[in-house]
Amino acid sequence: MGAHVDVSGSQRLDGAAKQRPTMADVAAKAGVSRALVSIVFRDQPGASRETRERVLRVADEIGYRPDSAARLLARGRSRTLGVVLSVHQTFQADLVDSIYPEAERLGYDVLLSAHAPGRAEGKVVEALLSHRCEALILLGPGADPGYLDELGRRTVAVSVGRHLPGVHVDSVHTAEAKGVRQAIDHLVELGHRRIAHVDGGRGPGSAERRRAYRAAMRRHGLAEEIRVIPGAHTEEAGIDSGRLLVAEAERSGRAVLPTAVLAGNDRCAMGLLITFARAGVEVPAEVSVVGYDDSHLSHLMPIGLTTVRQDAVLMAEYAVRFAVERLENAELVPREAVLDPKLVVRGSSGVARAG
Amino acid sequence: MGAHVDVSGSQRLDGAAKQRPTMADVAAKAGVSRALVSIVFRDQPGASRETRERVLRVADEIGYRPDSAARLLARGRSRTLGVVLSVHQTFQADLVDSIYPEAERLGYDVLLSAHAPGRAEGKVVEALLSHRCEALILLGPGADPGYLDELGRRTVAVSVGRHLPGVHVDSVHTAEAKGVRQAIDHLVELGHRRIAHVDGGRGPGSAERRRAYRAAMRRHGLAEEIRVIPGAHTEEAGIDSGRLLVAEAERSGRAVLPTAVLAGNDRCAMGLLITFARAGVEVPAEVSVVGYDDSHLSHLMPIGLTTVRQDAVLMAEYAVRFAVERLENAELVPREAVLDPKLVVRGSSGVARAG
DNA sequence: GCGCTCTACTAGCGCGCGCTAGTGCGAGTA
DNA sequence: TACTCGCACTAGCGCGCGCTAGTAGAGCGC
Repeated sequence: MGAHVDVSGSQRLDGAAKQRPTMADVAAKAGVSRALVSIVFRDQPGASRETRERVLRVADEIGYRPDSAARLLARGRSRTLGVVLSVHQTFQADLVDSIYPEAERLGYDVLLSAHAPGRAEGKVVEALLSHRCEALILLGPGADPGYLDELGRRTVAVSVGRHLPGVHVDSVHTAEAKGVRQAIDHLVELGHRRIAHVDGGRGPGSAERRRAYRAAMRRHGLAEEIRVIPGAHTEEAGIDSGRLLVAEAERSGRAVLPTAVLAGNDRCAMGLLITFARAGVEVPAEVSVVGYDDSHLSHLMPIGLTTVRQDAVLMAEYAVRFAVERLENAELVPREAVLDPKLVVRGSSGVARAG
Repeated sequence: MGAHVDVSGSQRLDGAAKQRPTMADVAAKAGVSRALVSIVFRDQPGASRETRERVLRVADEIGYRPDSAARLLARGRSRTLGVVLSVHQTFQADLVDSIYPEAERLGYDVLLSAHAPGRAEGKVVEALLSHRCEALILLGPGADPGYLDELGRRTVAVSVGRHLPGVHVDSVHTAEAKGVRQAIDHLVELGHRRIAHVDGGRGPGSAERRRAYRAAMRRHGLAEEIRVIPGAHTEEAGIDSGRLLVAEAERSGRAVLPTAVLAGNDRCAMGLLITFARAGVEVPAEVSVVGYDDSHLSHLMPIGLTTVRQDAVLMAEYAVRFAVERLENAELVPREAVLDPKLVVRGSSGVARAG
């Protein structure tokens, strides 16, 4: 894959370094003191109407914009929230969409930082903290509780989607047990008994969902049918699990296939659907598939994904509010918001096949 | 959707505000001057081995971490790159993954900011600039060229995935025409003639791809068959276009269906696959579908998506390097890197159906 | 005239750090 | 002894801004 690099268009730059204008520049040009410019930009009383306008006009002319580094250094507060996410998690993207407006409403700025392969959560957190984020919103944090506890004591931190009992962070998550129970109830009503669960490994909420799955199965007298397939919150994991199941069916006959699979999240469910489609296993005629999250993808999937809905908007609002309230009242203690999930039935679940 | 908010766990905080420790604190505790602590943390010569270790140990003990706000204020440079992205574009997520390591290699920090509904690109850019990002990497910028030109003159900006002739920004994109031509050649070889194109609307690269599609069709003597369906770079757009085509086929018979569709990008192709699957239109037996990007999803799709691969790693590397080189040599003029795309044939394209 | 208040504005310190220009001090020459 | 030289370390200014404590001047009552 070659590349041709082309020096096209534009002329060379004016040799001078592009010096960013400062308040002093504005003040000089407007013929006032720097302090007055500061007053104008902070929208505080103490400047006449005309001076205010003149200052703003001059600032605009010379392209001045406030330097938030200096600003926050001076006032000691950055009013900035740091969000740690994985760019590939679609549900987290949904969360981010809703974090911005709520933060803005409360007068806070938002910076994102992603963990990627080779970029562990700890590094991401350090990056945000060193940029003076006052609080961290961790979307599906994967780090170990000990670290998170320490982090939560050092700064204000909110965990979204992962319940961390005894850890000194705010937490916003859904009542996983309820969601899973709804899903299993739904499947049982449709006549399913052999219901497998592809779990989310160490992903956020996975432990709770796994536990809830086992409990729900037992509650229906299906303890014998419990089967947890180790997975992850990725399409790949769904594909792998799907292949595993298909391979078993090919060896020992389709009767061994579970009649339903509860995936760890929507991405994993997607992977299952993909594999089943490839293998000619019909969903939901032969196997029902249920996801978790209701990320914006789930209603797009070929047959519509039956899934447990987590309300991204509400979760984002709680997360931001928890962070801001803790910042503005240091007396507060970490809190926990547990939201009710809701099963959304679409096309990927149907009555159990015979056998 | 109710929520129960719970004040659980932990004790109330130590009333005192969590004062962030500073260099002075470290210096005092280590019994040296602040300047020496600075030297140690900048890893500069001028401190003995043992002092260095002692300072670092003390810093760790009291939980000191450098304040990048103050740091960049003092040194005048932030060594921070700002990345503007849309969290929902999977290909951009791929790019982000590769931007981090390259930036780190060159000693730069990265901050992300996303445009979301109600958060226009201009605001996102201002946010990053006010956080003292020295350069901006715009992933698939949608703003108008005039604005981008002005932006590019005010600061260092790199556009990724969108070609902006005459605009004062660096640019990294693929040779769209080549990619589209490969795709069309491939389809024509398979016997397709009625090849439609669902375009990407105002999305990055769309105009070029649209133009290239028309040119390639004409080159094959298929001018009569040219059909551009207005779309966007989203699953929704693919779904809508798919519905449109299916509806036509239902009205006027399947013969009117194009035998192949070139989508604006992978997400759009995904939408098409979804709709075709729902409508019982078999891919590739009845319709071939070709995507664009080769985002990490495309090899996951039910049948594997034939798509035009853009090398995310290489694009990210060019973007970062362009930005950094312009920063470190103000004499440089914006450049352009045009990468070769490559058709990846998977299961979604096959020989044209008869008729 | 005096004191008072109110508005419009300014002087200048400090935020946490980078960095230049030093200072002191022991080892190595002449 | 005097004199570099180099190492380990320090003093102190300045980055761009917020913010407190002012000042100057106009208006007003007595």
